[in-house]
Amino acid sequence: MAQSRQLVEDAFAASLQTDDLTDKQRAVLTACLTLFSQKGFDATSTKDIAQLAHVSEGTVYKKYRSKQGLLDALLAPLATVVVPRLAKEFMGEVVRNDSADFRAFLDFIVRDRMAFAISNRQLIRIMIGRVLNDSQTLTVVLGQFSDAITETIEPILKRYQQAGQLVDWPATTIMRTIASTVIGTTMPYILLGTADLDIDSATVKVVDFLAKGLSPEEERRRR
Amino acid sequence: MAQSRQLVEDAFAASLQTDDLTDKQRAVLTACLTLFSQKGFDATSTKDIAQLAHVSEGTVYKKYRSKQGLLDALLAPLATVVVPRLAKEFMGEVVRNDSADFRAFLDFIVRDRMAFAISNRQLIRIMIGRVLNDSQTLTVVLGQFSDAITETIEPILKRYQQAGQLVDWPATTIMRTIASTVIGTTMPYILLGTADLDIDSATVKVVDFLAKGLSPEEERRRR
DNA sequence: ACACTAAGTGAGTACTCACTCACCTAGTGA
DNA sequence: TCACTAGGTGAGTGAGTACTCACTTAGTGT
Repeated sequence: MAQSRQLVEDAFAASLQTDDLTDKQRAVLTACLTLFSQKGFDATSTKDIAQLAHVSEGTVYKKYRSKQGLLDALLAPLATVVVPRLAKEFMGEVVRNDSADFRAFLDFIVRDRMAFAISNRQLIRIMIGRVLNDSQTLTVVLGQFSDAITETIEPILKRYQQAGQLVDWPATTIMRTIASTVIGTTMPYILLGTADLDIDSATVKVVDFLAKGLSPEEERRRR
Repeated sequence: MAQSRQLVEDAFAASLQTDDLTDKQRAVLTACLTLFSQKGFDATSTKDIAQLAHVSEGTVYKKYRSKQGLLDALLAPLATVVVPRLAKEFMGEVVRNDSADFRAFLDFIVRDRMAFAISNRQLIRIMIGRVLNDSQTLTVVLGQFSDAITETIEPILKRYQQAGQLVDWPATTIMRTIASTVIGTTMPYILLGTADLDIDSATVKVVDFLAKGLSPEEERRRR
C-alpha cells in the first residue's frame, strides 16, 4: 500500500539529502522537526535542539540566524517541496486507481487520506499550531492543492458528472466537501492524540454519506 | 436573531459579574481573555496583562498564583459554565424552531452554528491552540455536548427518522457528521482570520449536501 | 610547509520572563 | 484612636532564553 510509505517525515528526510548541507546541519533540522512537532515551537529551546542534534548551540545558529529562521527552513520545503510531492504522488495513485464507479473513487480517496492524516498527525499538529500564528503558510499550501486538483482531478470528476454519478458542482467545491468530511472525522483523533480510529468502518460510513450527499439532485420530486 | 447575542465574550463577561471578584480582578481576567485570544497564551506576558488591566503585576498574582492558574480560571468557567449555557440556549432555539421538515431543521442549525463560529472565531483559535497542548479541555467540552445532544436533540431526530426523512444512524453520529461539515466549511475562515464567508449561500450548499447525505438509504437499487 | 577557508565550539551576553515580598492604603470593628 | 485585615503596589530576583564571538579544527589549493 502506498500510504504506509507516505510519512511526511520520510519524504522530508529524503528532501534533506538533496540539499547541500553538512551532516550536522541536517541533524539540526531533523531535531527541529522532532522537537517542534513533539513540544511545539515556543516550548522548544535552542539548547534542546543542540542537545538532540549532538551539536553545539553555535552550530544551531551557524546557517540559520534565528530560531524563526529554523522554522522557516523547515516549513518552506515542507510547503513548497514535500507537500506538492506527496500531493503529486497521491494524484498519481488516484489516476492509477481509475474506476468507472464514483463510489470506488471515493473509497480509495477517503481511505488513503484518513490513513495519511492518522500517520502524520503529529506533524499536522505543528502545522495547525503554526497556522494559528501565521496564516500565510496555509494560504500557500492550499493554493498549491487547488492547482493540483484542477490539473489532475477535475477531468476525472467531469467523467463521473457526465455519467450522472456526481453533482454538477465545481471540482474544488467537491474536493473541499470531501476534505471537510474526512478532516471532520479524523480531527478529534488528531487533536486528542489517540489512534483508536477504525479506518475500515469509518471509511464505509464516510463513503456512504459522501456518495449520497454528492449524488446529482434527483430529489426535486420531494418538494 | 439569537446568534447576534451569542458572543462568548459577552456570556463570559456576564458570568464574571456573578463571581465575588473586585473590579481589578475582573479587569485582570478580562485582559487575559483578550490577550490570550489575540496573541496566544505563550506570547502573552504577565506584564502585558498588568498593563492592559491597568493594574500592577503583583495584583495579577494576588488571586491566582501562576499564569497557568489564570488560564485555568478562564477555561474552567468557559468549559463548565459558558459553553453549557450557550449549548442550552442553542438547544432551546432548536426546540422552539421545531419543524416537521428535516431540511428546515438543517437550515436553522447550519446557519446558526456558522454564524456562531464566525463571530467567535478568535476564541475558537485560542481553544484550538490550547487543545494542541492540553487535550483534557476538549474531552470535557465534547462530553458535555454529547450529553446535551442525547438529552435534547435525540428525540427530535428520532421523529425525522420515523418520518423517513433521515438515516437510521445514532444521534451522536448524525450530529458529528453535521458538525464536521460545518466545521470543515468554516475552518479555513477561522484559521485564516478572514471573514468573507457568505453565510447565506454557504448554508444553502451545506444544507443541500447534508440533506442528501443524511437521507435514508434508498440507493440500494443502484447496485 | 603555509595560508586560507569554512564548519564547528561553548562560554559568555543581554535580555525577558514568571513570580515574590516588603510595603502601602483604606475600610472595619472595638 | 488603635489594631487588624484584605486588596493592591512595583522594584527586585533568579532562572532561563535567544543569540554572539573569539577561538579551534579540518580540509584544500599552492
